[in-house]
Amino acid sequence: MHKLSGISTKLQQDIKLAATKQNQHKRTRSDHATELTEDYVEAISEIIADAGVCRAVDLAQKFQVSHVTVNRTVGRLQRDGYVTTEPYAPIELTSVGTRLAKASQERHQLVLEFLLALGVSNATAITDSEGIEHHVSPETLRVMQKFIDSQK
Amino acid sequence: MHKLSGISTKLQQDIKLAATKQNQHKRTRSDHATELTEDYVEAISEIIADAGVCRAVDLAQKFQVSHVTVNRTVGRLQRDGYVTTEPYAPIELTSVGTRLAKASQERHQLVLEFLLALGVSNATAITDSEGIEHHVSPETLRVMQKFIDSQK
DNA sequence: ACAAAAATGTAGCACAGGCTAATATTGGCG
DNA sequence: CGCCAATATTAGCCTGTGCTACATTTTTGT
Repeated sequence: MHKLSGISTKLQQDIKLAATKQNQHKRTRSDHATELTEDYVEAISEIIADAGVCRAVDLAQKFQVSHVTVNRTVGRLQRDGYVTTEPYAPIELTSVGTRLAKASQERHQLVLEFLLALGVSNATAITDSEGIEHHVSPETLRVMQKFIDSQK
Repeated sequence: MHKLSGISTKLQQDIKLAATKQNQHKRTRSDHATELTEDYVEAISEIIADAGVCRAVDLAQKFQVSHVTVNRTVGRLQRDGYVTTEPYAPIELTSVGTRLAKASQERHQLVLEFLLALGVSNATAITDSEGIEHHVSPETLRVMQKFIDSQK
């Protein structure tokens, strides 16, 4: 290999193995849809908690996209069973959507707290946790939680 | 707010502010193209280092997509100035592509080492670093580096 | 109550990133 | 040399995620 200076031989074998199995990128790849779904249900849940109801404009503003884009995305969420909507009515979460939102929020907050505990600034921690949250496995989450606890 | 139990008032204000500025999701959103670009140049660089040349089939195998998809993606990379290709010839990186590949590899390795130093298992660290690497800001990278150093 | 403003919906466009099927090129080997 | 296997290209399809422009519906304020 190359450039893997500080890394053990065992790990290099693992990396080779992962590359051979080709199961790492597969996951990274097609999970963009899932990310968007999680972002949306998380946002919907927060907006409902804050404002009572969630309208498409709220999401459009939050994600900085047009309301048309929101509309179609929400349509997909409905198709996939995460939300319910009727024309000109607010968006509501299904029980499935609510569960997903809760899980996402908890994960998001854990990553945020972890970055803060690590010593990252507020602004950066907020930004980075947004991007990172979708890519952290349960195992890593547990390790992060342990780290947070150890810092208290 | 809600559910932000363990978090300071100041931070909650920052979160509100970030939400108001709406500058957090904007970034997360349209960076998928960048992610793919980084994954590709990184892979191309590695394959060239390992095998001497990089062919479309190698990338197809690595990313588990069809060679047709690789072809079109590489076309975009060429359009954007990261690689050069001629029909039926191997793929090569431009100087810009090489620089991006190097930077991505370094970041990737740093995140990987960080996760390992944190106590995550090899397999999980390999997988998670793939997903996380694209979402870590320079500040967080520096903090991660510091953590790695402190563990030695 | 009614006009203006806000919110939604619809039509139609673009591009990225995935695919299969069919075609073409290259390289190697008998 | 000629043919086969590997590789690359092309055509044509799909979905997701973005947009503008325009039409419609609801809400709101006087």
